[in-house]
Amino acid sequence: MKVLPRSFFARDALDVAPDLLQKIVEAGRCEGRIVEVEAYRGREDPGSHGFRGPTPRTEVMFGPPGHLYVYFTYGMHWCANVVCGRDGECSAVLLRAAAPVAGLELMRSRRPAARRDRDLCSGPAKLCQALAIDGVLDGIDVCAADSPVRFLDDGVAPPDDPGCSTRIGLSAGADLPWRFTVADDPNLSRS
DNA sequence: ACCGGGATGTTCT
DNA sequence: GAACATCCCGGTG
Repeated sequence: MKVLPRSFFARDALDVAPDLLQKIVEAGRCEGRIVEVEAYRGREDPGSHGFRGPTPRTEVMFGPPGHLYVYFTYGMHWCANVVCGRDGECSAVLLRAAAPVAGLELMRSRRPAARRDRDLCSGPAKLCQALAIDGVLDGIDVCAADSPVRFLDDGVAPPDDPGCSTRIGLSAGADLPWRFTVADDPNLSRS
């Protein structure tokens, strides 16, 4: 189990996203295996929060890679991205779903609405709720050894042929096929 | 199974 | 004032 280095994230989000599949995300004393992500590329991507340039909310996305961009949406949900690319660019990968791996009792207590374990992390806001990720963690460096959110490689390779489809929940940029999945995994946000 | 609507508040126009 | 990278619940079939 080694922490993914900054060089892993210092690439185009479209390259990082599929490589992140099957990696472990660790936070809130729980672990999940990433099975669904989406790539966002700021200035050329109408679906990105950074499309119209930096704002107080999105400034982290324009900073150096390996930091967490956490945003609040629909009045009640948190969603988490990892910033990719180079400092000054705007690219990130949204964590959309994971397979629960460790700390399942804690996840269940944080997600009382989940009827089955496959519902614990099967969506970007569910994942954050299960792993206790919220705005307090916005901007943290996930490459630091003592980071409260870490990405780990335990030797499981990403899929040779990941699922690829359009991103979910967007109006602008909805046509771009920048969603990547572990095909047919039961923990996906949808098929 | 599928679908429709409500919750709830920050952000940007 | 509208939009929002969502989720949950209660309806119907």
